[in-house]
Amino acid sequence: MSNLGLVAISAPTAPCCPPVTAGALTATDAEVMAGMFKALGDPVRLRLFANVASADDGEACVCDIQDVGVSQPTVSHHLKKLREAGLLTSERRGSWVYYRVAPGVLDAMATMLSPTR
Amino acid sequence: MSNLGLVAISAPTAPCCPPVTAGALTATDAEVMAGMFKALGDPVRLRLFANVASADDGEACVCDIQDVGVSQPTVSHHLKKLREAGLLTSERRGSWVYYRVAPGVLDAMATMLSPTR
DNA sequence: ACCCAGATTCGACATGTGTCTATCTTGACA
DNA sequence: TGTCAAGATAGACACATGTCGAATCTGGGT
Repeated sequence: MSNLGLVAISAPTAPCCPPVTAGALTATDAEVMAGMFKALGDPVRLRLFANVASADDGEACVCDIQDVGVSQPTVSHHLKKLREAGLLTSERRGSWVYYRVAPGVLDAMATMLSPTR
Repeated sequence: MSNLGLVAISAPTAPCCPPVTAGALTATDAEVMAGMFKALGDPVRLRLFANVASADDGEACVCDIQDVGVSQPTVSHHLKKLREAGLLTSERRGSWVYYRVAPGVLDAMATMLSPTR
């Protein structure tokens, strides 16, 4: 009801996601945003995500992060969920697959939770 | 493995939650943190939460925020989930029940998503 | 005392989700 | 070409979750 004009310019990576403090959410915005929170709403996925997010070079091989207490297929399943939610990206190099946090994601989610400023 | 001593002093509101960029999470930390994300991981709940978080006086009556596309008992159910997750508090005044964002919650969650800096 | 409106709880039900074992795919290397 | 290891996929299954209608609870008026 208020913002017109300079909207599309600012957010290059994440196409969404106003702060929750900014006002009511549209159904579609809520869907997208909730999808991201939901992806981090499982302990195993959150640990995997943290393992990637805190990796030395910003990326981590699956083999280095899969020690989270579940079987290898389950790890793969959760990593897929995180990919589908747009939180992680993956790249195969040789025998290994490397995951990294999708660009802009941490900022986007932090923005959703930022006070109205 | 590293922090000893001055733990209990610092965090008065949220008893948890290091940044995901800070390193691997313990199973219990992951459980607590994921619980909060999970609570926001449903579109209806996220809309309710946003309605409360953006309310004028920091609080909102259920009757003012329940226009999120589901039945009234379902609204109540989701508000309960948000309460149980520690994200909202509620107080009855007369006929109405008012909800507000639990103190420190937005900061705590934003911290979890903050870059290591 | 009665009733009414706001809000929660209850019971039921369909759908979604996390987990596993087994199998398949992909690339490296002998 | 054959084999091995890293990961992904498939199928199955128990359990959690979102939703509703009906019943219940809680205060305020009349």
